[in-house]
Amino acid sequence: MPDQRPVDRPTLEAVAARAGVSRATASRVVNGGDGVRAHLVEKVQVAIRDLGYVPNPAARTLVTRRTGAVAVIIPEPEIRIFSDPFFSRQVRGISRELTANDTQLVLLLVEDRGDYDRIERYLAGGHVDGALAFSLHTDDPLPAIVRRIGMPTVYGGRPGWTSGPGEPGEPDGEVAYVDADNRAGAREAVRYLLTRGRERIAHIAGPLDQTSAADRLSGYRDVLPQADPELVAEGDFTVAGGARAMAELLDRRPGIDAVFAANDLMATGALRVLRERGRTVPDDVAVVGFDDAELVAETADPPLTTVRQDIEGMGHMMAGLLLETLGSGGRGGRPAPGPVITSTELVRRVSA
Amino acid sequence: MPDQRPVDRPTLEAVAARAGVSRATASRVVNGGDGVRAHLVEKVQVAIRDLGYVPNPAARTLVTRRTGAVAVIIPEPEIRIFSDPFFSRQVRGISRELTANDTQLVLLLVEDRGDYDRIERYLAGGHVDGALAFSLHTDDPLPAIVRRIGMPTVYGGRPGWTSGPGEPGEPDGEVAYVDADNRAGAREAVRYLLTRGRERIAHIAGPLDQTSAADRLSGYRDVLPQADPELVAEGDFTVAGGARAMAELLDRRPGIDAVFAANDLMATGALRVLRERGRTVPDDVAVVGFDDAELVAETADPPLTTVRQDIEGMGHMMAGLLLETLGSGGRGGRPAPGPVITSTELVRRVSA
DNA sequence: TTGTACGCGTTATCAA
DNA sequence: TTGATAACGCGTACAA
Repeated sequence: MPDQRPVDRPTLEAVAARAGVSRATASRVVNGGDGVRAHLVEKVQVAIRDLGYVPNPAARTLVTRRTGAVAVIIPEPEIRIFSDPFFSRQVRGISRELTANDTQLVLLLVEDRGDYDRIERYLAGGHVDGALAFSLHTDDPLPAIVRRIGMPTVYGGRPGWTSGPGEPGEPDGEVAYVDADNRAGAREAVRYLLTRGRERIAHIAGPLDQTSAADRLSGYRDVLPQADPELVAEGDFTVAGGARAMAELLDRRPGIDAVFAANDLMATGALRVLRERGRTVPDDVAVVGFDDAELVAETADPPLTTVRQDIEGMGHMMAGLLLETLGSGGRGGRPAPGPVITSTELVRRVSA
Repeated sequence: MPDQRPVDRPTLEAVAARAGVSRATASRVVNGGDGVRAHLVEKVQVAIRDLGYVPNPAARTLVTRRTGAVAVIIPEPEIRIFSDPFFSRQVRGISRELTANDTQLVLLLVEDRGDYDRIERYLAGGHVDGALAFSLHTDDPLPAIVRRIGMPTVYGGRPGWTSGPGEPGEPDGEVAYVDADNRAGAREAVRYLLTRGRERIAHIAGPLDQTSAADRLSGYRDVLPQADPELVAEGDFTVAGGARAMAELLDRRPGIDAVFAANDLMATGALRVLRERGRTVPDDVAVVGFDDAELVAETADPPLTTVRQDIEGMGHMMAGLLLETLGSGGRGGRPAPGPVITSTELVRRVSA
């Protein structure tokens, strides 16, 4: 039985033959056509169209040592708890930027720590030129991996081992990450509540082993350094966690007249508990969230006043940063650009 | 200046040399080690570990003509409107199955129709072995593309050009897709409302150019063939659309005592309008949704009775189906397995 | 400006 | 069972 291959694709060789040039010239045309006479460029291009030629990426990668692909690493547990819209939107921003630069997005979801072996093999295998990684906890094994194999990486959200901007400690000049200015955003939220005449302002924090949660708490404390510690409860970024924290706070300090929640989901949980306990919002208690999450902040009852961060924009910048690093010549290229901090914006709705 | 390459990775050649065998033998060991004497296998494996050898995927792809990667194609507009959790969860299911089979997931987000040129070039370029595609509208250009270039593809959701199961028309034996049994799920929802004594049951449909919406409407009509046409309003799968549709329905037929919405988001919108108009749920009007969407159905007020579909499972099956097709020998392999329809389940909560 | 020829790292064929 | 060796498709010194 003859080898029944599926419609053998035309090679560069075939293009060259049809155009009556050498393969080298054909290759030059495919890659921009610099230094090739115009009429030859023309000829080759015609041949390419006629044959429907598309370069073989494997062959190209083999010689250039570049894959034109980037890994996006997302820890599974997060995508569930943190709730999806956040990642979806950030990935959207990443995708746009990568597409614009003809780079592919390889999605790596990490289920549990055992998966990191697989991730390491994959990254070490040279399938991708760089990586984008998300929301690392302090003890995440990924940073060690990418450092060991020298994979250019940009983080989404400040990694736990770095010191926050404005915090004392070693500066994080060398690690590339993109994050919203969580601390300043939190300050703005709390200050806003003060200007509205609120006097007993509580905070529902996120899980404090995530820097976003820690930084928002820091912002709260920046404005209210003397605040009663009992006015802070730790949640887990979920609706249920927010409800639990709100209940705790009301039990401890019934006189609360405002709550700043570290994200919109928890704010929603707080709203429910407040309603159940007969408090009106915003009259009795004002509520401010964080994120301006799609389908959550606007449709909450009442609609949430919240701190918006430009999630898509952050994704965009992450990809941009990585491509920049890669562009300058791969692995050992220039040192990664430092962190990028994007600003936040208070969105006033009804809840505060 | 000498070529300052970044820590040249060990090649198979190096492994062979270190183990004192030929490259061919080393290769055999890397790929399972069949037909190699045990003590040589051992030697090679040691060499692999010592050197930290990882196969070069580009070189491998070049000769095997297999990439070990699969494209997941998601239309951008959908991911926004249909709301994220749906895709996130399905992608999670896909990812699990692919990972288990050592296959990579390349994410292709489609912004607008102009992007299909890029998609076609990408698929034709041989970057991936197969594709998974979502929620096609009737006029989507993707099917023509994948057919033209012979890319094995499995669809998520029944494609528009096929006839639904149970519908008359050409059977869709040849096209591979995975879908929930939308029609049967809708029937169950409506029948349930009947058993609860409801007599004027309205339906808020999704955009009818999507088969999921059309099939759910069909299910509604299966049970209520004589229903007043004014009891059906078309929404767009968003909260706002559901609210609009609910308002319309109440204007047209104030006596409605139940609503079956084609998804949970629209059901949420309906709940809001019902509350605004002084109707209690479920006493005055019972409401049933569809999807059992995370963070939506359970946290709705009141919690939604809804039709659950196993979204992750569907993703899992999509990937499984595709891998099966690929496994049997690539492009021209065996004809794609027919559609897979997963069952749904009514989840009773408070709203009906 | 164009062409020749070599190398990228693997797998697969064929002898031994 | 093992080992040479020929592809795989492309980029790029180097020579012309």
